[in-house]
Amino acid sequence: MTDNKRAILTGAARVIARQGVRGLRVADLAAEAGVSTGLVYYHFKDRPGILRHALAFIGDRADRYTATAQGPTAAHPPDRRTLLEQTLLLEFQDVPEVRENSTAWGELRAHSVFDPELREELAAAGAAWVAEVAGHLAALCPDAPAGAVTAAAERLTALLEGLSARWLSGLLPLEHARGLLREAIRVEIGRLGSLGERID
Amino acid sequence: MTDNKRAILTGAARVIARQGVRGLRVADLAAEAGVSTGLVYYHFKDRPGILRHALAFIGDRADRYTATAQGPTAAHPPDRRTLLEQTLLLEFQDVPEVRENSTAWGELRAHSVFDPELREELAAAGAAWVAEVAGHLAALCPDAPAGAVTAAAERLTALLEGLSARWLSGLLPLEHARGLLREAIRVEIGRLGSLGERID
DNA sequence: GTACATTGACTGAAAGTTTAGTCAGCAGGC
DNA sequence: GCCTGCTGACTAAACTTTCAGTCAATGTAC
Repeated sequence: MTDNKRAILTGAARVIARQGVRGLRVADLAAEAGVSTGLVYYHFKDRPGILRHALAFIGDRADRYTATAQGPTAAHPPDRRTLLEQTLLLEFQDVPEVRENSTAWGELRAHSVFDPELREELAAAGAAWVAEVAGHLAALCPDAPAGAVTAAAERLTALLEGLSARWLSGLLPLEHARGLLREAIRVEIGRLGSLGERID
Repeated sequence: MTDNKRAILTGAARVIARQGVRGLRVADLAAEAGVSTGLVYYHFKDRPGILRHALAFIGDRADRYTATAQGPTAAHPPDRRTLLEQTLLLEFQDVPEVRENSTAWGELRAHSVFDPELREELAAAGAAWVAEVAGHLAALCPDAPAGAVTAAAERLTALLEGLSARWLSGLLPLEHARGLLREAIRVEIGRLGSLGERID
């Protein structure tokens, strides 16, 4: 991949984060990437092609920065609870790259209501994420029934999306969003724990 | 308000639900409402004006159909818990008008990330809604601290928005979404109850 | 009760603007 | 000489916005 092609993709993420999927103008994108409009078409054929590739690119990037949670940075092995919190809270960082990625991803999610083409990619990513969270929860509450664990994971991820939308549109301060989510994790773990006890 | 003005607003809700905010073409809207494009500008000045009024209209409509929960239909007074559940679950109905309203509202919410003009109205509606839910919760758990009640209300409404987005894009079946939300209500009430006890 | 003036809702075509997509051609490595 | 990467002016279509003017209703002076 040439430097310019990569520049177009990172530019696409930036423009989508700034103006939304439908607000993405090919001329803006070219300007953002510092190339001509012609080059955009040379590499990506047409507008839907740009969007498709941008999606994959943004998804990859999100995987990469959430993966750093388990990275070799931790000197002593982090406990499961911290791992779970990080997996979820990493979405709430006021770092330009993360915020940009979150915004673009949220926009794609919202856009998928009107564009069936996007749903497949989105559904797969969403399911994988629920499974990851459910994995952490199951490890923390080994006695809780599997159904309840999955439901808790679905609630936590859906809550995260709802909070993220409010944060990104400035309706909810970042720290408040993080606090609400942390509390929700505590509440859900508490509930799973009590379910486990009852089953004993 | 003239019939045609109202027709334009209901048409706007329908077109936004079908094509999204950015997919709304003034010509489409005029056709949907059965009027000329000129009339749209006569009543609403410009495209942003259409969106602003449509948002208010859709918000009002949502208030109206969630308000029926407390209506005179109930022979014996419904308990607070049922009232709370209905307030939240009424958003999840597969009735065309409700679905259309939810879709359009969700779209405007998502769009507000990129359009500061829409945020004020949205913030007010969101705050009122959190307050309503908090009111029900406070009545159910009179001993819980006010801060915890508000936080629970914020979580429940944010969760609802997250679940709603998934439902509307076909990623989550309606009944599943309802079940998850009902459970979340139970969990949050349980937590508020235990907080009340500790304070005694 | 009828001629005249005024107003608000409304139309449709035309003007103006924005946007996706094309194309002829340049530069440089092989 | 030819392939790949690249340019930017250009076109056609899509879209928003304006505007001159129609029409029905309402008032009002005689």
